Amino acid sequence: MTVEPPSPPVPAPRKAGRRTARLVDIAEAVGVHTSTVSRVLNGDPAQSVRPEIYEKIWRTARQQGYRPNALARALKRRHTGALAFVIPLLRNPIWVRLQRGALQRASERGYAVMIMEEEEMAAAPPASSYRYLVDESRADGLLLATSLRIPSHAEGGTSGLLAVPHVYVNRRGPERGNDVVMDEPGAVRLFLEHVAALGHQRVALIDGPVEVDTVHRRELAARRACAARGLQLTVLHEDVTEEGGWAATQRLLRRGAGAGGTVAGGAPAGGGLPTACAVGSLNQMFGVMAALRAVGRSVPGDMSLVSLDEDECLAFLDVPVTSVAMPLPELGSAAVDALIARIDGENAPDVMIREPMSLVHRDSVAPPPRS
Amino acid sequence: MTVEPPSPPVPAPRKAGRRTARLVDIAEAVGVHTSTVSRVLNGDPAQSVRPEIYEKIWRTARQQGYRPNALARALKRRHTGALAFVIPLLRNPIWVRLQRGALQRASERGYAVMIMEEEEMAAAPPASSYRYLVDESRADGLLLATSLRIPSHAEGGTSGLLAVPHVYVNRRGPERGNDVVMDEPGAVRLFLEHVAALGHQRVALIDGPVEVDTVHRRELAARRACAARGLQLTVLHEDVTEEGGWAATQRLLRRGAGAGGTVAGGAPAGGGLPTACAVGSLNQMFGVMAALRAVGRSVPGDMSLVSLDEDECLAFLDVPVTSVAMPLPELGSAAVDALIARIDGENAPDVMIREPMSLVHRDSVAPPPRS
DNA sequence: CTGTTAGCGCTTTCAT
DNA sequence: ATGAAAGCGCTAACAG
Repeated sequence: MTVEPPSPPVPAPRKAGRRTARLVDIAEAVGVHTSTVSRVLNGDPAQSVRPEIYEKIWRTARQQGYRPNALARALKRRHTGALAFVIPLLRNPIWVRLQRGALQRASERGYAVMIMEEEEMAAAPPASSYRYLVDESRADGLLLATSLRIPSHAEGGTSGLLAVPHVYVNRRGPERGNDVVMDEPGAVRLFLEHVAALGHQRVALIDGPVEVDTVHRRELAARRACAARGLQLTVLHEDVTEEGGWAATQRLLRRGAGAGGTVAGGAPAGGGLPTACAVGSLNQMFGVMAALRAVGRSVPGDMSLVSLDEDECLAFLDVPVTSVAMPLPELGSAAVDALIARIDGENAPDVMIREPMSLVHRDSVAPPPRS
Repeated sequence: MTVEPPSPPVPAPRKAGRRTARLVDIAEAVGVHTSTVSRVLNGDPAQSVRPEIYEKIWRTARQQGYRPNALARALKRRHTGALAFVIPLLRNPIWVRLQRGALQRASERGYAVMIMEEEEMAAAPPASSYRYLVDESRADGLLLATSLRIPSHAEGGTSGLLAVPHVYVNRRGPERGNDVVMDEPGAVRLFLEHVAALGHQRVALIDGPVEVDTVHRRELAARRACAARGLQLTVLHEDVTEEGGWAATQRLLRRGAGAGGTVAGGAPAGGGLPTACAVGSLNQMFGVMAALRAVGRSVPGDMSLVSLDEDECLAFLDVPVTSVAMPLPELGSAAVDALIARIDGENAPDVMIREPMSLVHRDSVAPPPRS
């Protein structure tokens, strides 16, 4: 869907819609004015109606199968009852959980959700790419679950125009104040504390490209926490795919073999390979495990592994993988609430979802090998 | 979202919408009537306009950032430009691919897609549960990608009312004529031919519950093809989860151990365990592999395995798994086309997507063990 | 208690 | 070549 200024010649409709009972139909049937019917059916608390009329209206409405025309109503009320949800359609199951949380909450709050797939390589921040949906009254607000960070200045010029209700989900947007994210630092710490307690000294983080906001935040958190604990950290960025995980692992191993790559954080490159590694996504995890297997490194014997995506399938792999379970449905649900608040003109803050988050212990973590 | 006859007291909107340039605004600015502006902007082929006016209209429209109000337009045209897509939000990545194909095509054809999650245990066929979306003018038609089969008589009574444009995606609906499905028999045959050529005589199919339409069709196809080829077939139905795959495998092994379960197809229960198995979903596949591993059966040494869901991660498992890649994006895209045809009142037939379908050869299939 | 009156913003004959 | 007028179906003051 392009964002051409005015509307390009639309593909023209073909067939007239079928007729559903209208307000006036039931008004006629009952013998009252449409406004009366409207009031009754909407449960207008202000006025009261003669019980017999009230009864009769409901009865015929029901029997005629009356359904209010959402279009007409929305046009009048200036409120569509729909939210647009912009998502990157990745294979990664986290989006499904997020989506479910959001859908569920939206429907509880009386909103429908329309889904848009993220545009390939948007130069502009999503809020400005999709605001047309609100401008055209297709939706009341935007749920932006795209993943790439965007230089904050990019939005600067248009920010005045950006009075469109929107919320960035699982990422921070270019402006503060409209973000709903999870506690990525907390997740990283869960991993770090777990392996540090077991005696690991050198750890790694394999994750997606830095342009992805969650990745960025996890890396920062890892840097900080490792510095504080005196752990040596290596960070590898690759695509969020199996191949990416494979490639990252190869780089990691090669580096450990003495090639002396850059050790992130500027820590002295001594001491050999990391003995524990967190992996940012399920897809990458498959690649990581395959790469380790290929060179005969055992998990968790030689390398402890923790997935930062939880998924049931992890329990069934050849080595069941420990993971951090993130509050994804809660994130989706909170995002919807945050957006609705903004639509209602409330002045709401950024939100960070911390609970429930937990380490799912399986078999991929053990003390470091004694060297 | 419930399907209460008329509308329950809606949570009332709060804030007036912000103002976007309207048709009349630009009409005033240019000094012409709104109808003229409308004609120009919609590229009305009938009338022609003075070039200078034409120019000026477009210019001010652009500069005022005019966006037609979709609500008003839809109300007038009796055509919303939206499709409702009802899906079961499963972890299974096939839905993501299907969704992508559908979204993509819909946007090409000028439609937006609103997503609804499938209701838990719908007693009624989805077409009747969701027709309110069309009745309320929220959408022009229904894409029903729910998975459960429904006794065809269930729709009988209401079928007259069911003049709502709809299409069942990846399943057959209760009435014929509105289905868009893939060639499940073809997929099953791909598996069967492959393993039969390698010399396997006893095969199994582990899949979801029979209530799932694709499962039902695969089972039928498998029965037929095995009978024709003289193969012995065992069919196991379990949940579409890792646990389900695990449970099915255990049942399979136990049976082979002499417990003498029912061999599907009524074939004589001779000859021991199957040596090749197709698994209906990725999630189950994880469970199947874990269960085989747990009892020390090797893949493909003791058992050849084929996944009927293709996913990149299969290439990275401890034993890379051969699979059948189904035309999922094509299915989504075809479904959208089929639905739009029905919205346009065209008289379109059921469609079956056959291409592209292929066997992705990896390492989980080998000749049967010599016994 | 209920009917009247105005539209929401746009499209579309029908005149001119 | 353009304007006038009439709504789409519903809601929301404001009368009575």
